[in-house]
Amino acid sequence: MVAGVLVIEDDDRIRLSLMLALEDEGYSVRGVSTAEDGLVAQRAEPADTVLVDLMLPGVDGFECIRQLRRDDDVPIVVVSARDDTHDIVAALEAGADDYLVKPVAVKELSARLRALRRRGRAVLSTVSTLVFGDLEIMPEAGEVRVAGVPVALTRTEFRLLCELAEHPGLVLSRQQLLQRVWEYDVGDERLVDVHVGRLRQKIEDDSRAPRRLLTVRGMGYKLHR
Amino acid sequence: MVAGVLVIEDDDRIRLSLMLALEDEGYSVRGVSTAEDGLVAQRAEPADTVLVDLMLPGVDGFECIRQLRRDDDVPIVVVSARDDTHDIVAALEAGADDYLVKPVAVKELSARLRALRRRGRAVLSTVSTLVFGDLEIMPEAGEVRVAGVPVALTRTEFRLLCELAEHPGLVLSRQQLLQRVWEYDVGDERLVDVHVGRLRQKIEDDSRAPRRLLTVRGMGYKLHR
DNA sequence: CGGAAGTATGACAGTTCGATGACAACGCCT
DNA sequence: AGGCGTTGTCATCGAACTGTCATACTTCCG
Repeated sequence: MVAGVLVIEDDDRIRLSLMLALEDEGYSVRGVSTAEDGLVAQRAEPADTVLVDLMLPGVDGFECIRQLRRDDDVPIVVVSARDDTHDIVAALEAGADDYLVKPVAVKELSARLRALRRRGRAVLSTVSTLVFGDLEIMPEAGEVRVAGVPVALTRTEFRLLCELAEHPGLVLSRQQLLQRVWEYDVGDERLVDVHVGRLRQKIEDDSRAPRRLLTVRGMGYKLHR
Repeated sequence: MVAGVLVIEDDDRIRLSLMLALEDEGYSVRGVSTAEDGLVAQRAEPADTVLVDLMLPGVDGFECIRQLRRDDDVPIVVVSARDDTHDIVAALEAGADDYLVKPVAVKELSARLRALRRRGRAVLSTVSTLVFGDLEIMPEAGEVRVAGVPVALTRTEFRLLCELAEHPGLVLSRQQLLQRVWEYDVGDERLVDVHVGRLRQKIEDDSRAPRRLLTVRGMGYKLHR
């Protein structure tokens, strides 16, 4: 299948020239002029990549990005006239993967699209939230929720949980955890047990019968998907 | 789980200011001034993300990117003074994930790093599976399933099964198994029998009529494909 | 058929391993 | 200084695992 790109841009001239240029590069392209149409189009027939302008009539680009992101893990590239750090940061935080300032060099745009595509479409966990059943981990926000309810973790507990969450389903040995969470080269492995115990009391319904943070005897611990 | 960044930049002033800025943003940072050092550092202790300048003494940035990419799937961000489409395209084609033109806004850099990490995360969770009919073995996950149902194995049983599974259909002698699973040079070969028996009770439907873990009289055991 | 060699298995005691509560040390804030 | 939350160490308990052995079973072959 040919790579499909959706262009969301209200200026007809720019939209058409972008579309033509991308077609020349071998992409299959669709274009719409409003965020609303873009969302509908993407939902109806998902493109591999979405190009979106920030200044759109009605629903603006930022909101458009958030909505796209909610549905899908599709790579989103912002193409905007505004060369302002605030806008760039805001767009990336909203969920965009790249940001280009107009006028764009088509060759560069194409190369960036390829780079994004190479990174691959993620399968799960679209947002920067790691989800394990009703356990949500927001590494950037430093927040953890169980069944929607925020849970207060200490720094060590949080880092331990993140480390486990970054390798869902994988067993991590006590040594590995010591190295990554504590940056110890050596150390008493029992230390890990203690913190796992404390973490369990906070994130498990019944710490006697853990359902998420599992012990693999003789090997280590893992976080169940 | 502190995000680790490796900065490869020959200009001391720029490198240090980048490092300081990133540290302020909460990253754990290392810096080197040549591509060679960068490659060594990354191989020794992989960072989560690599920042690299294009104009480096000796091995240049493009080559550095290619070499990093050969080893690893780490996100690579180019930070360069050159604002030239050819360079941008070449860097991305070489394997970079993003390209920023100096001087960079730290907030933007930080946001782009987060965007990259967010996208990269899904790649981490690959768990390999060895499949023998309805027997699934996930070595890194420390998990074994029979007909989709997880089965609890002890460490010895698990290692024994993995050893057999790594040589599908091959007969392994008791001596070989003792050496590889128990790291005994000598030992009572009957020990293997006992553990094979225990393993069978867990993974065979009828341990009297094994269908997967077969005895080869006079030779040893093998796992049937 | 009968014996020998090879294999399976149940029971048992010693050992290892993990969970946990208690506690002291530390840093942080007021 | 005093209070508070956090952290690392330790001792202990109980459960799980391991290796050994004795015994029972199978297979092979004369």
